[in-house]
Amino acid sequence: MPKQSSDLCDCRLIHRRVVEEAIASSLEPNEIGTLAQIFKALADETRLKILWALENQEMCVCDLAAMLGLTESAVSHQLRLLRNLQLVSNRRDGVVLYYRLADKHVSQLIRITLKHLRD
Amino acid sequence: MPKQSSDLCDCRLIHRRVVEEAIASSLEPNEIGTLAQIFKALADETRLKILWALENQEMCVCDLAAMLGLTESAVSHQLRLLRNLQLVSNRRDGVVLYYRLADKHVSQLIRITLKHLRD
DNA sequence: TCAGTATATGAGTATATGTTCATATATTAA
DNA sequence: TTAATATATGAACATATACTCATATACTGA
Repeated sequence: MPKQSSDLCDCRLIHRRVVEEAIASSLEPNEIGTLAQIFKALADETRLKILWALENQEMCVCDLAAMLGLTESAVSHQLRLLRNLQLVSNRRDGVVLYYRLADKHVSQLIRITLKHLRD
Repeated sequence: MPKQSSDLCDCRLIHRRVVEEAIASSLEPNEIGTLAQIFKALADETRLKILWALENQEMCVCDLAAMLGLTESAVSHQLRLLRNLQLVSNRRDGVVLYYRLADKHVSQLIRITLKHLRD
């Protein structure tokens, strides 16, 4: 009978609760989910390209679509996702909506990760 | 007929190629994919908990499984993913494999994102 | 009001992914 | 060698998600 879901582990050197408390002390339970959501937003090539483009200048939906070679619908869906997580914001000028990065954290995250993979 | 996949856009203020070149100058084409892969590794609650736990101390597979309330198989699958991206590494002590963070970038990424969402 | 442009969104579909289950491998102790 | 423990891995399944299509909304100008 394979042991795959043990509650106790003979090899254990540290106590499970010690780690659980260490995590709990530095991280709220609901923050884990929010963290995952933000990283998930960055975990897609289309959205990364959008964010990296917006770091240079604000852009409208159809510009982004043309740049990415995607439909405006597809881009709009992704922008909604980024908007909901407050990673981008927009301003209206007539019929056109210009999108920009919401703050500097996003490009900071991308830069650090870039540094990591270039090492 | 709805215009959803235009190649040119009347509202465009900046040239598509300007942005393409700006992105290309700072980012290799294949780096986008690698970036997405790394963020994808962080885009899951289970993996985030593993990484956050390993920041405190090295842990073996069955400890991680017990802590997370998952099978050792599930944890092992996730550890392989993290290993392939060189986000974690391990050392063997007898039958036990102890995992640790590969470098400091990972916890740095989590900390910055945490700061972002706490603002 | 009405046509035209830009963007948003719901539904559907194909693909990706996290977990489980069964089984394989690796190390140790008898 | 054999049994036991710790970990790894392939296949299957259920769910998530990126895109497309059709349609809706918002703003502008005639």
